[in-house]
Amino acid sequence: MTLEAILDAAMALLDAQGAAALTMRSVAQVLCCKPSSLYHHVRDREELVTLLADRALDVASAPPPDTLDWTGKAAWSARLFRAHLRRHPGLASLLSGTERLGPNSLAGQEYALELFIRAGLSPRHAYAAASSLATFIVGSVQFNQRLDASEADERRHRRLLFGSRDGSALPLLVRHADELADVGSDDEFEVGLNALLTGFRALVEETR
Amino acid sequence: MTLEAILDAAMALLDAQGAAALTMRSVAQVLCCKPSSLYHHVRDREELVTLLADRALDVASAPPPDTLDWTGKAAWSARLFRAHLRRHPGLASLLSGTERLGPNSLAGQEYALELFIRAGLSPRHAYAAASSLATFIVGSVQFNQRLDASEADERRHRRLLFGSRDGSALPLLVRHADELADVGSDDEFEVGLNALLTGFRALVEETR
DNA sequence: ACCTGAACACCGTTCAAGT
DNA sequence: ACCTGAACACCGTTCAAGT
Repeated sequence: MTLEAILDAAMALLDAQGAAALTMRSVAQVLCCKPSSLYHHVRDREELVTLLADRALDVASAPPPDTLDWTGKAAWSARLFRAHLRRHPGLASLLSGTERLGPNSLAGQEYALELFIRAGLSPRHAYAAASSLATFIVGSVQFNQRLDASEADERRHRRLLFGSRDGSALPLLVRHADELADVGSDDEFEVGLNALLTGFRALVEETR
Repeated sequence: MTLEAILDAAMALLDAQGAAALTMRSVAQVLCCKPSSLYHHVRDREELVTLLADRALDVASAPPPDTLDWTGKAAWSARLFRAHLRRHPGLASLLSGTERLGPNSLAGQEYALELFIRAGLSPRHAYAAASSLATFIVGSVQFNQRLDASEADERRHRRLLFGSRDGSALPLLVRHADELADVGSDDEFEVGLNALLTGFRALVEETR
């Protein structure tokens, strides 16, 4: 019984049953041991989650193609990260609660720092830009997890909800109900990502 | 015993003891009743949280000064929203799990839609822009909640952590450790907010 | 209609006891 | 050193019983 094995079991549980099923007792059951055994390898449930969260970020191994400029590379990596988070539902909610100072998180920060500093941002601005980009990526996945689960149902639901509101209190939501119900999390993500990168580009030019 | 009273008690608990203390049993205790009584007014704990989350968003009552242009107004409202979330720790984490389709959420969406459509965005783009802005605000508060709790300690902690890493693996983080440890959540928020709004401005010009 | 008591099936965590 | 059994103090939720 190693820490590795515990994290493997926890990750399997997270992928198969979601974040709520990730309990000390269920992890122990997967490993055919007692919950109390886990406390010899891990201080807390919180420590387990922190370790798992960082380990699950092992995705940086795919650098963007060198033909892209720096905003292209940032967009490429951001989309890759988002796809990874969506492939492991529940991971995003784990990340938002932890400290994110493990080796994989730090490697990701270093990578973003290099990209943004090379592009012309000051270290402080580069760090703030990288942080806000990460916040946006994780946040957008976490906030839309439910909506994405059953997309067709969700669209119909929102169309109905928007359309049925009081047209005098919410004129725009009601008038454009059909159109707005179709705006999915992909659209939201692309608009936000694009806006952020456009803003970073402007910040670089301002800095010069 | 009304639904109002239940939500009041829950809000008091949330402000006083944080999101983890918001249990059916503790709410009942505040109200001097038994936990089972709550289920006559609320289907679930989840329903209680959803209702509470929307009710806690009752903040839109302060419209930005009319002297500002549309990005100025958006920034003003975004900062107001963020300040509100930081005044009620635990609220951000409540928001990220719920559906956010209650009356106050919808009113906020309508307000943002009007601002962005007036500025020249299509309804779809306006909706996506508003959503990503909301995602960024809530996300940045939630992600930095721990860090902000003890700012001085946190700075020292991060400086030490950044500085003590392997300089060959993380050259930039190590080299700029002192400077980067000082970048707080305010800086991160302002950089991200500014970038988003710059991006939205560019999207408007592109649309024309 | 609303509240209660009591129970059920869960949690995380601790700690003395075993090996 | 590591695992276990048993316990403690919690959860959310249900439901027959009271009023």
